[in-house]
Amino acid sequence: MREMNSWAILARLKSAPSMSVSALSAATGLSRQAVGRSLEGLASAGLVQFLQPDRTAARSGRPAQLVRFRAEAGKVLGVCLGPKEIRVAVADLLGNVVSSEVTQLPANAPAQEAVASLLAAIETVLLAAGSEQQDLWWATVGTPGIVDPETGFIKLIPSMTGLAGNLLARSLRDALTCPVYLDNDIKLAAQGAHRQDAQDVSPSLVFISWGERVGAGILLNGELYRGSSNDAGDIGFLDLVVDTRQAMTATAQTERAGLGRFEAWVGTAELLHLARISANEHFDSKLLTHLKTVDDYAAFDAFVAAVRADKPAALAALNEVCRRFALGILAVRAILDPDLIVLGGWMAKCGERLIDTLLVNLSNQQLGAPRIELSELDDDAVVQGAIAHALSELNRAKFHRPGAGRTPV
Amino acid sequence: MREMNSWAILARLKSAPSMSVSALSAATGLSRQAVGRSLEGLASAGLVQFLQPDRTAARSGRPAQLVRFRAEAGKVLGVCLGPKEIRVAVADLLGNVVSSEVTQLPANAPAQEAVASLLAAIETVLLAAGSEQQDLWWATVGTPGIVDPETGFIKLIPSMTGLAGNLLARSLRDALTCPVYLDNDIKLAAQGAHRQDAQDVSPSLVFISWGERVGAGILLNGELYRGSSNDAGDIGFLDLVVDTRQAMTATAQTERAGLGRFEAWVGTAELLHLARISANEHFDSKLLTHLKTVDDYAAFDAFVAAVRADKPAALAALNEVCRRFALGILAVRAILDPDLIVLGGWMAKCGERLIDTLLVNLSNQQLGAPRIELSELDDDAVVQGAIAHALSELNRAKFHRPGAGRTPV
DNA sequence: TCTAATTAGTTCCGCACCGTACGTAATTAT
DNA sequence: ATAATTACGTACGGTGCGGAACTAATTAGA
Repeated sequence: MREMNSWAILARLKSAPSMSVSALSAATGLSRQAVGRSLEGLASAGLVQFLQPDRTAARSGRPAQLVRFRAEAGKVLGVCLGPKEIRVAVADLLGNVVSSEVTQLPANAPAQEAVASLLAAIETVLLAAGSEQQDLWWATVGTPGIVDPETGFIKLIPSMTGLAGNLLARSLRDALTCPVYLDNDIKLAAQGAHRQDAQDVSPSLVFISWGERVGAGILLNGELYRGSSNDAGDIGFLDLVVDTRQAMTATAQTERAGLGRFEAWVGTAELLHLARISANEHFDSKLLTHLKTVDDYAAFDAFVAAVRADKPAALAALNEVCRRFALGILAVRAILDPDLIVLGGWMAKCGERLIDTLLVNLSNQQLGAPRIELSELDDDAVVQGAIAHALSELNRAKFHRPGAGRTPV
Repeated sequence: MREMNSWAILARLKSAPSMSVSALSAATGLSRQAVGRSLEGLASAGLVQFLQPDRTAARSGRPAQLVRFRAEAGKVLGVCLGPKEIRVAVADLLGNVVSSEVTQLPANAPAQEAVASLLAAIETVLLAAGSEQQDLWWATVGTPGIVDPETGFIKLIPSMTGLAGNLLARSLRDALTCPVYLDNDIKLAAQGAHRQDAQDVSPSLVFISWGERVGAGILLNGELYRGSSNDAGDIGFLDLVVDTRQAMTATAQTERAGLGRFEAWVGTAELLHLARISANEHFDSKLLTHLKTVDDYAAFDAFVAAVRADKPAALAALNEVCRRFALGILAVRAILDPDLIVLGGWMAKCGERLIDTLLVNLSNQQLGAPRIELSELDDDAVVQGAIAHALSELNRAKFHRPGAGRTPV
């Protein structure tokens, strides 16, 4: 009961650098004394701090005693562990990143090495943040693949097969004293996108990662929605009946990479394929050369550059892939009708042009087009999401006693 | 605070015909005294009733005083207002239907007449239930079309154009003293399906009505999900890239009826169309004659009969339409990953064969097929859903003080 | 038949907490 | 200086929970 009030007070306090007790009382609807009592408890727990009255306010009457949320009272760790790089960040209780690091991983690094790098990176970041390990209150790790969030067991992780199983969770739990939580990277990125968006304004949000693969994270009422087999948002496996000409391309891709049908049809691999054809047709030999680089990353960067330079060959390929992708967005729109769709992943590098092209291809649909935005977090989407998740879990753990579902009061 | 406890006690009490105070105390985790105090209040509000101890229990010790939820303390009204008929039911606070009625409507009856019939039906049903109008605590009405549930304003209702606007809500609110709530029929049916399914076992459920049109109601965590523009589940407007041959049929239908692309492609109109072709190809002239009836209802019934009689012509058409519909189900599966999909609408009359055929057509997909069941409620799905909705709204209204979002305790 | 055991209900009290009322402290305005 | 203003602090009554001890109603067994 006190807990609930404390929670409400903290929630209010977090959104301002400091507030007076009276202001809190007015904002929460509680009496001043109740607020005072709760604050006492919070202060002794180190979560809030009383400040000297602010003389500069220049209002008549006794100056208010200000109280501040001590964001520095604890730290959370956000991690994104991908096949190419490891991103680690330490944030305070308001989600402000205190220190962060990006570590490159050699191609096809063995799992043991990746884990070792991660642990080293965590140590470095903690040091840079001036924090000890026991200052960490929560750690959330995002990684591509299918993760059981209850246990941290990685069921399937094609891009880093060695990490399948318990290795990562066990290593982290051995190394850290705080709770360690593992989840799918896209699901976490969705929570990061929510945070980025003007707080609480979008009760339903779908984050779609559009790269070689396509996946979505779904947030409803600000809560991650997982689905019955922790599989919701797996739109890479949509099956849109493709017409015969396109079917061949797509089928070939599917066989090659084990992708879902939709992602094989709209993913960056298919896009590059289309772009090469288009470059050929447009006699854009310079672009074609770039696109034929062995390194897919480089080829894609060349494509993005061409789009930004308004090269017709690139724009044609972009339009075709957007025409297809629009059907996926439409499916999300028809089924979920979200307030906002946020696009992330490699394709987001194409910039606003991507949104525009998508909207054009959605405009002839019977349903109204949804709001679509680009992810602003870019590569940090997952780390930010991990931090957002960690904070919300902390909240739940500290104040919600999740066990019974019902509060005995 | 007492309210929360009372709510928990009632929730427990509803799931058993009667319970002892001690058993309730154990079940809720509250102390016996707290339970007793809450029960006192509930009893004086007429919501529970103390019973004579049950001697037959034959356990040693003092016999427990039993307490029972007084389901008869209030009534709710569930209504389904369709273009062909009006279904009305009065149920007690446990959702048991006390009396119900079905009134046929003449084809193209004017709105005024439909409303008058409805009011008359309500009077009849109340009389049959032995209830007065003031015994009604809540009325929920389902109707096809787009309804603003906040106000009860009907924005669009193609099958009964005269009902667009405030007429229905106003008439009912004039006639009844209890809160009157209007909503889309399919959204309500979804809530009915949830109730039918072993209580609380499916936190996420999608009810798909498959008839001439196709629409879905989405229940997540037992709550109806509406989407940002009250439009979630509008899967009739899915756009699956159809191959050229099929595209022609589908496009023709779309133009003709203003349907969404998906429903034009899988709806009963298209099904009958396919069935006629198939009957022709199979030289099934008897079926063909039946299918050519002017009355779509009769034609469809003939089709269902043919399916149940294993006629190859009918099965071929069914299979084709299931092949297409499976892609829609797949989209729902990929995006929402629901625990259960319940099929209702005309197509449900095809029986288990429908499910089987769908599952066959889903089996070659990369994602695991979801659980699919037929709606058992049949024509009563909407009325049952309306009752379910009314009860849950009552719960919320009595115990949850929805206003502030935050409880000041 | 009478007593012990068993299970429930009841009463009383302490505790935690909230909110109202009123008194005190620290400013600014005149 | 004094009034006005604003905020803090303390005291008190009320609500409501849970624990402890007591009373009530029944069965098992001597």
